[in-house]
Amino acid sequence: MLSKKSQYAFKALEYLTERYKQGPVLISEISKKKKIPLKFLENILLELKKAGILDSKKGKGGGYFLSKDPAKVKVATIVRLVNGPIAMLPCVSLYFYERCKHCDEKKCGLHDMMIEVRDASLGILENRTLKDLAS
Amino acid sequence: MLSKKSQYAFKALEYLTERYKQGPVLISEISKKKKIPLKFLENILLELKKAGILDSKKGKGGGYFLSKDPAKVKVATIVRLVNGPIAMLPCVSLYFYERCKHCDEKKCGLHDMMIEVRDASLGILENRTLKDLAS
DNA sequence: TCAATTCCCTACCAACCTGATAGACTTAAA
DNA sequence: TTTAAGTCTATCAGGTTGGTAGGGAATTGA
Repeated sequence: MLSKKSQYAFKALEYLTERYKQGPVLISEISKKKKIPLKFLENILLELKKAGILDSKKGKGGGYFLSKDPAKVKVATIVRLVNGPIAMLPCVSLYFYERCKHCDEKKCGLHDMMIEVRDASLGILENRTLKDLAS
Repeated sequence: MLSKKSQYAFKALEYLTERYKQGPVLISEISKKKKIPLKFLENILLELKKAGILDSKKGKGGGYFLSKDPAKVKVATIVRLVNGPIAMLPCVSLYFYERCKHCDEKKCGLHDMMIEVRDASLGILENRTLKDLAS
């Protein structure tokens, strides 16, 4: 399941997508409109900024805004960033791969199945963007 | 990601599938062969028993065994039982559904996408059984 | 009937994660 | 130089995860 943090992140990104190229948006505005605890949202937005998804401006008239075209930001990227691995096992994860300790990947039945599940999910998440989310 | 508990559960079930209809298998044997902490495994097997997946016999010559044909036990069932929801959001879960607090399911972009992801995953997990896992 | 064997049950624990808050600091505009 | 913002560090309660301890209950067989 996506963490609450991830759900908040998506809500905030949806809001910012709707306001793409309309100047900085206040954290407090997003917080109110999307009903996300202010200080928690701060952390999330900051993380998204550090990852290059968002950019910000300080001081009066400041706020957050998308740093690139929402049609170019994949949902899969956000999930990985905020929520972690998409795969159900470390040994089938593309971005968070870890070798199985006590099981040979070549003859592990779970392994192959979970690769299928991963690819099925990625087939969707890699082909949807923030723009799809907001429309 | 599947919890370690879930991974242990699948390993144990794989072992029991290989020994289907060959009499009870000791917890300690599964523990050794599959390298699963004994007491932790006890809990897991007990839970699987209570859910009707396994059955057991006490005393000498006792142990655990599958209570039905491994070809009839879906992987999806085990995942839900031991790991929880398969869907990425409560509001798109079939077995663990919860209404979204601050978002209208009808116009929530995430919602529709996550239904697709869920169905893609279920397309696999609902159509594989313990038997597929072991072979 | 008694002892050995095996699962069953309750309780507990440390470590970590999650969701959230507090407060001070920095930058920039007016 | 005041005010409006984002930035940073720290902290916290509560829950989950992975795992352990120890005795109880049922079954077998001698």
